Amino acid sequence: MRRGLDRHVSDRVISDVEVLHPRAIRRHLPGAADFSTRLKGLPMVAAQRRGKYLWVELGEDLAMLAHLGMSGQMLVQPSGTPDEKHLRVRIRFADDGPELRFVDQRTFGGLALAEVVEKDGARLPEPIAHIARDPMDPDFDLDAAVRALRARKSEVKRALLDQTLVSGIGNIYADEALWRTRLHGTRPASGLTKALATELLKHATDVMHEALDQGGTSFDALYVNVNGQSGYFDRSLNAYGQENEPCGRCGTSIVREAFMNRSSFSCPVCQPKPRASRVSRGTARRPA
DNA sequence: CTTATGACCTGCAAGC
DNA sequence: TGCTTGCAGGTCATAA
Repeated sequence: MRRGLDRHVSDRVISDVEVLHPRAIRRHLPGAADFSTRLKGLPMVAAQRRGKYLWVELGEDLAMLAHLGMSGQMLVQPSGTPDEKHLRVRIRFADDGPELRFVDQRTFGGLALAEVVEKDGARLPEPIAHIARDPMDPDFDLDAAVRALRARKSEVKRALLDQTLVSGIGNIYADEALWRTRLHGTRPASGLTKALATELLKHATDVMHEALDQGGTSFDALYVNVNGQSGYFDRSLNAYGQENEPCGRCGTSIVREAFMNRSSFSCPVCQPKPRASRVSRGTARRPA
């Protein structure tokens, strides 16, 4: 999506901004009128990304920050195209070319104007200065990420999903990386060896690269690029969403477990639960 | 400081 | 058919 934005909106001057749903700019505290007024007349310079956040540089240390949440889309549409049902923000350009539309069914995503600040040698919108580099970042420090992960006193899947340790990993890629590493998500992060934690992050990186090569992971029409096309990575999933499907390694049925009000998918044989196995080995007794 | 929990939304599929 | 329930890819404020 960043690439698509860069290609379609860079060097174009904003002429008009329409906020059709206030919740879409809730993170922009000065409100919709301020958001629209300040954007007007500014050039979109380049599209940037860190983790799941996307932003467009507007020059002068200002950026339009975006997060797609769970259902957000950025679409480039010829003006006159009928409004999408969940169109939240429309940005028109002075060249009268295609407009940029933020469409978001569930409104978990949103846009905001933000100051660009310097943080650890990177230029970032201030509201996301706490977000860690993602594995695609040229300056990503694998050893530092491994240290951060292993310093966590929580289950490893929680740690993987913590965007302040490593960014870009969500529920799908976490489950896939854990499957590849043969780890159950409830293993304590601090209990992983350095080698295992490194392997886990390498698998996460591989998964993301493979997904990107295929245009992203899409289950339905909600997940599309700026041209409205969806990716095909969902056809390559080994764990996520594969409940009752055979594990690609051992054939055992993949199981689904509740996790933080959502789901985790894993192979019960390849990815044994830590406590259960320890308890049964150490303390299980059979009557004589 | 770290870690865990619920809230924020809409739409869809499954079950009754 | 129509209602209810559960679930969905994420983040953040708040509480412990």
